[in-house]
Amino acid sequence: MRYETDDILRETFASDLRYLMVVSYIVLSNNQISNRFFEKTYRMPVHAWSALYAVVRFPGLLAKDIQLLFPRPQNSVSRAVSLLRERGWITVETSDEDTRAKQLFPTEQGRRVLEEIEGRVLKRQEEIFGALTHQERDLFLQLCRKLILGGGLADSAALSADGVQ
Amino acid sequence: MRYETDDILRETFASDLRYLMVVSYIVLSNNQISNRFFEKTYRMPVHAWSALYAVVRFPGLLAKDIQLLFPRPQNSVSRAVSLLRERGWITVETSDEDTRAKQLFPTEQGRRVLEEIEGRVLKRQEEIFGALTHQERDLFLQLCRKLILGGGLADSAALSADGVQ
DNA sequence: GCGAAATACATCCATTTGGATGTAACGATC
DNA sequence: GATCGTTACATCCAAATGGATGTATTTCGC
Repeated sequence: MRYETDDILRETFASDLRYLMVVSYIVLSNNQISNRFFEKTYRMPVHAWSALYAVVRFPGLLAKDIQLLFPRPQNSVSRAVSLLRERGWITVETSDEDTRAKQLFPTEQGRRVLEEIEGRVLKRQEEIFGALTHQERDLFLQLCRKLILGGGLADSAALSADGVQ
Repeated sequence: MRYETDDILRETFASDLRYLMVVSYIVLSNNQISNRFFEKTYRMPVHAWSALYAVVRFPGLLAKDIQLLFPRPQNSVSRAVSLLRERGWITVETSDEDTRAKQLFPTEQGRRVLEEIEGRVLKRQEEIFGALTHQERDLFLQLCRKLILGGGLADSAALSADGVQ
């Protein structure tokens, strides 16, 4: 073997792009697990569970609110909502303040399904973050919040089409 | 408006699943940006750039090594390698130790393209992590490394098909 | 209060995705 | 050294994806 696994990872996580690389690694690793789990066990994409989570947690919210919490293409959210409705996990009600908007509410069945999934995801969170002490977890959370509040996430001058062709 | 944007985010990032939720938010936000950038500017998926990065950084590595660094389905890596070869950015050479394996080497053009992209991604990293002090960044890095070394990422008892329905 | 721009969501369709399978080579066991 | 399991990679194909567009409604400017 030309390269040792550990060398590849160690060197990459020490490179100039180390901050992005560690995050990438964590997320890709976890995605492999969670995508397969949701597809196999519930026959739905991960983003359907995200949407259900949002609806149960914020009953009456709109599809665009889901998109805010889970930044994904608009049609992806729209499809997830359709799937949840077809499964009977949410109900859809035209808002009386704005007839374009559709308020989303969980059904009893939807709440039960979410509770079951959420329990597992909570355990999954524990599997991952069990590597940190509680103090470290809180620190991690604070740093992530700071990244989010920093405002550099949503737009980018560096990754704009200008200047490259 | 029934829910305020800030309320939705604040409450979610204070919920039981806050650790996963902040990471999810960061990654989904960034994906929107970077997916579009690579698709529009280079007509290739993000994972093709990942693969090129790996080949330039570790010349002679195998497709399975790319998969180790960027955990993705095997056929996805295979396709990314094909694309890079078609573009003339890498060359493929059958390993003499194992004729199944194919060693990947960057071409000069491949190195140039990577350099250009890497510069932009480095700026992107700065946009995101500029919200943190250098000390905080290092702290963040240490915590992420700990999550990776913790070993909870690659496998999951919580998200296994057993024990549902 | 009228027209133009913006917003909320659905749908279309070309492209991408990834699980499953195929092919060839390697390695271990007896 | 034949057999069986494993590994490295490619390919198939049904399903998911997301940019673009459509439709209806609201909001803004004047």
